[in-house]
Amino acid sequence: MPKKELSERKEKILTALVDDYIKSAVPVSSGDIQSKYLPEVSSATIRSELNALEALGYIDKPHTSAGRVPLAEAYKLYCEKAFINREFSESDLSEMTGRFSKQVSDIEKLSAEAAKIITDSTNYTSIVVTNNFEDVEIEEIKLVGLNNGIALVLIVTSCGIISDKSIELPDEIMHAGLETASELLNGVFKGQKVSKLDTDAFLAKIGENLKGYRQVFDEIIDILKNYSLEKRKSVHVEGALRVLDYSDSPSDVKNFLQLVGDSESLEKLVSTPDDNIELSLKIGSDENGGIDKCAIVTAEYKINGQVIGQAGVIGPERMDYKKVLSVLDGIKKSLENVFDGDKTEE
Amino acid sequence: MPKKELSERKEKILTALVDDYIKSAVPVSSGDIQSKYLPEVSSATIRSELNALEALGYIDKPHTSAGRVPLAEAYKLYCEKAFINREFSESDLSEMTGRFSKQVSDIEKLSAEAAKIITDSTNYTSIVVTNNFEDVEIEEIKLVGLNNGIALVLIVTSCGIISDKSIELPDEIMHAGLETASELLNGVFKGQKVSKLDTDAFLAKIGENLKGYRQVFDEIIDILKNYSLEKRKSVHVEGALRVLDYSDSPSDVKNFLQLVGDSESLEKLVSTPDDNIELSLKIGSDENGGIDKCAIVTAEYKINGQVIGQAGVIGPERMDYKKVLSVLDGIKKSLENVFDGDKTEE
DNA sequence: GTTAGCAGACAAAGGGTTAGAGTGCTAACA
DNA sequence: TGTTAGCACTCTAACCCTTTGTCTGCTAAC
Repeated sequence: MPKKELSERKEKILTALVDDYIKSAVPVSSGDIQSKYLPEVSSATIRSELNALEALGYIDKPHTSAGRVPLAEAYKLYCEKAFINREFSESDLSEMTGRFSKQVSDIEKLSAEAAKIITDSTNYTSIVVTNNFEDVEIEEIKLVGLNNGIALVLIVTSCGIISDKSIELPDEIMHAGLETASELLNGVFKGQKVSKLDTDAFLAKIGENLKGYRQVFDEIIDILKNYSLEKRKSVHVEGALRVLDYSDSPSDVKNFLQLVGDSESLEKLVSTPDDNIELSLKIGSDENGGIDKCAIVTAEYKINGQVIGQAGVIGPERMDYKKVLSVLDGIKKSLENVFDGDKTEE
Repeated sequence: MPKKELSERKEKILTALVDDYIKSAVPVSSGDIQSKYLPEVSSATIRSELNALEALGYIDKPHTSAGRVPLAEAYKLYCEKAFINREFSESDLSEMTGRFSKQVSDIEKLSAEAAKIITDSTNYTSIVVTNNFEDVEIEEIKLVGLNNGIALVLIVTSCGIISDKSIELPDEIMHAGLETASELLNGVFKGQKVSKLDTDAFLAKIGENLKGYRQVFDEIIDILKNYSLEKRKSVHVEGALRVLDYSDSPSDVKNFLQLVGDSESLEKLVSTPDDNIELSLKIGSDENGGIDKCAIVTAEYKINGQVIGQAGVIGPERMDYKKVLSVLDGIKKSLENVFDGDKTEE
């Protein structure tokens, strides 16, 4: 919408307007701006500037004789400026890092804790999406016989143990013994990446003489595929009920809570940034989801250049962006600290 | 509050009043009752009866010139009568039973499904608490060696497999071999009830010569104790957001959702019936929890005389009790069908 | 380009009236 | 003694009207 750079005064007026609106939730008048932020010019001048800003699509007024309210475009500009001029207190940072370092081990716990910290600090609902590393490697496969020809399948991976699936054993394997079968399975699967299972190559490895194992292989491949599917993304939401602090409309609350309860939509929402910058801001709803009258601020987290996840805040359009930006930035720094700390320990 | 039996007419008037209020949500006047339910007497007569009912604590009026609204006592009486006169359609019952029988195996899934059915049928939030059987029996214990002297502990019980705990192996067991250790463990634990682990007796069984196993025994007993602890109760909630269909106050919604998100309070709420009857009704909040302006209807489910759980509905005070009672009753019958079916199969 | 001044628009709040729905009371009646 | 009709009284909700204050846009002057 905005075609060219705004004049310095327009920008100043716009920032003042957004600041004031975030604080007061009331349409901001030219007089307000003049008295609080720009006493050196008259309100009439500010009025004409506001007129221009309205024509540019930054602001709007609810009715003829009301003050102005910011539109999405205004919030975006406001955020960009706030992000550039962001400040961060060292003490906040060290407190965050402290909360993290207690549980450095587990990436799931780490993101749950990140979500808690974000919500505690901002008082908005937070969302943390983690891309779990896709190169899970199979370290060992074991079949453990239970009664009735059922065997528990144990798969030890670089990311943990899969131990909740069992299969029925075909006669052929029952006779040959589970030890043998386990060894054979290990021969095929050991060292493989879960994300790159080459079924055909496996079948070739089994060879003609072991066709009876086909069924077991298929079942194990199924287990692995499901595992990599469900492990790929995890979504943590914290403070969903914060919506009740700022929204009065039951239907809005319902929409919000439904969205926030649906990991899939959330993940889509958070991991499709509208820009390739460090920080993404989405206001209102569009084709990728979103929700009316709400804004979503998302930051992307990388370790060694690899994107490991996104963390974001979902709150009212008129949210305390400065706070939110500073917290998300702090989380980013903390995570880097934690992981650097981790590295040096090894 | 009510000291003696109500006259037949009073009871009829009270029932009419509750019926009407549930439908309309508007205070009910003497004229309404006369025209819709009791045309054979005048409104003045009804007025004097209402006066009496008010004195007895069954009803109240919001202000001098308003109709009457039911109080908790009125709802209770209404429910008792509705429960005695309940009807249930065979087709509904067979539909419910149908939904259950697909997943008869797992009690967890069963209660999750029960919660879904209740919410689907009533449009209120449902809560299902399951007392898992306490006499879980150990069928087999296996140690499966992983790398680094770690072993996965597999415990096959009558209720499923515990397979998510691992322990560090002491040298003694490493040398003796896992087969031997597993056999020994089975000798001690096989057939034992998880709820009645007699630690001393086990230690005696191990005997002096196997003192090195002590550590492993302790760890396994820990695992079993935790298991029986976390398995004892499970709480399923479905349709929490239904509260938004009938409540407009953000703070009420918040309280409701917070309660409903807290399994422990819920479980307490649902499993402390105020009466020893089949059905319990709790209106408003009291020392056992509860929530203002809400009612909780709970039914207790037994199999072979043993209480296996409670299912309930939590909704607005003026909820469709007839529907709710019939659904809870239907669930009870369905569960009996399912379990009887299960029995005859064995 | 900026400003002061002014007319016009509008929302929000307050007051007063009216209409309607209820009740309680009383007196008459069976 | 229980029931009923009639009536006075109460209270809410809706409506209209006015007032107040806040903003804007426009215009003319600087």
